[in-house]
Amino acid sequence: MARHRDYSKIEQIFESTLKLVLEKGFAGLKMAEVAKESNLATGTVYIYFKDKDDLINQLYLFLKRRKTILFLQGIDQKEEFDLVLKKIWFAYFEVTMQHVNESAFLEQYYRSPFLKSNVKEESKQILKPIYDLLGRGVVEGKLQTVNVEILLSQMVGPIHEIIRAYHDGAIEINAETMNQLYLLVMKGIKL
Amino acid sequence: MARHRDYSKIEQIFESTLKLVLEKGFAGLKMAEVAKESNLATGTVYIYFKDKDDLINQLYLFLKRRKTILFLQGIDQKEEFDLVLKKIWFAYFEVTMQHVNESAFLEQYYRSPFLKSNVKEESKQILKPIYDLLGRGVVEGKLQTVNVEILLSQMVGPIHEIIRAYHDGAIEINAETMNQLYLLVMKGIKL
DNA sequence: AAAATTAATGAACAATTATTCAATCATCCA
DNA sequence: TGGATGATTGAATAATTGTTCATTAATTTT
Repeated sequence: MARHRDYSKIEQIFESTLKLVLEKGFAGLKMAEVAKESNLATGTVYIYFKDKDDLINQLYLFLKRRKTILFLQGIDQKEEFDLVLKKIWFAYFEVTMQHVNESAFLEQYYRSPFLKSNVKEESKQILKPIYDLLGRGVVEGKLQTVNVEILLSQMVGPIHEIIRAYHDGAIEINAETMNQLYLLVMKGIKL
Repeated sequence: MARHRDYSKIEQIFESTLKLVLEKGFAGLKMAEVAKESNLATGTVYIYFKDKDDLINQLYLFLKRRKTILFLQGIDQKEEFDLVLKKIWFAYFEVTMQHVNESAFLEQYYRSPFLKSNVKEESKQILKPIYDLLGRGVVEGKLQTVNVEILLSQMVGPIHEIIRAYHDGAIEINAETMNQLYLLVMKGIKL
């Protein structure tokens, strides 16, 4: 053609970049390698992204949005409290689990020379639904009356931790594991 | 003198390196900046460390050892179970809290081209005392009978999470905060 | 206090890696 | 089909950053 911009190429570059960052960290990321991993010439990467900085920032936003959308779908705060709480806890577990790789990227991005100040605030948005729900739980007298941040820590902290253990090969994660952890967590925060 | 090697200089370099990594991540760490931050000429850094790789690995070991020693002191597994559990939980909280900066460094090191395979195993050692204690708790019938990894996640996950919230400026951490979280966590895992 | 020894300096050099762009290729359309 | 348009290439270049080492400074020894 003079074919239109091929967006699958952008996604290919994203995928390669993510893979390389996970393997070697930000410090080891080289544009030439990104190109090679994407089966492209180095110059081609610069057609789709202004420079390395741009590539990394675009990738961050791409991953962040994808994760947020995925998490929010299927959550309906109108339903009965205990049910919503359960759904949201498992949804967070599953999304986090399926996107651990990305999480590692996001973590590193957070402490890097690339971080743009405006994204910091946006980052918290993904937790907003949980935040709101916990507030509601306190008001409705269904949860311990402590600071919502404390409840949140108890909700998601163990999830992060068990997924880490999983990646260190210390534990299997299956329906039973998840349920057991869920019960412990709920036992802690419910009134 | 021909004075003996000045170890305060090594510590100065460590401190500068840590500071710079926390500010800009591994990707942004420059030997020239390390030197400048330490009020030394670039060449001087190479007197004390073979190269950049060496500097980073030495720093990792230095921080890891310091943290481990600090955590282990004052823990005596011979005492009564509930007391040890409480002491160890607060000790872990305090050490983690006081060394968040270092933790951020250690995390980044963990996913970087610098990671030496042998340190991976050593890394888990710091959690060993907690691990052992939880095992004992299950045996003595004082804790929920689930996989120790699950108990561990519930123990330390919320700690990591609340400290993160603290660093995002979302919450104060004081004796009350800590106690409230402690109670939630224990409510969850105790029988 | 001069000679000897060790530490420190920082500009010069080497190595690595980001970026550009003239040349080539692929596709479209008249 | 041939010229026009836009995409792709990758070697050449620019920029950055790690490392060295001849020189200078500091300290110790005799």
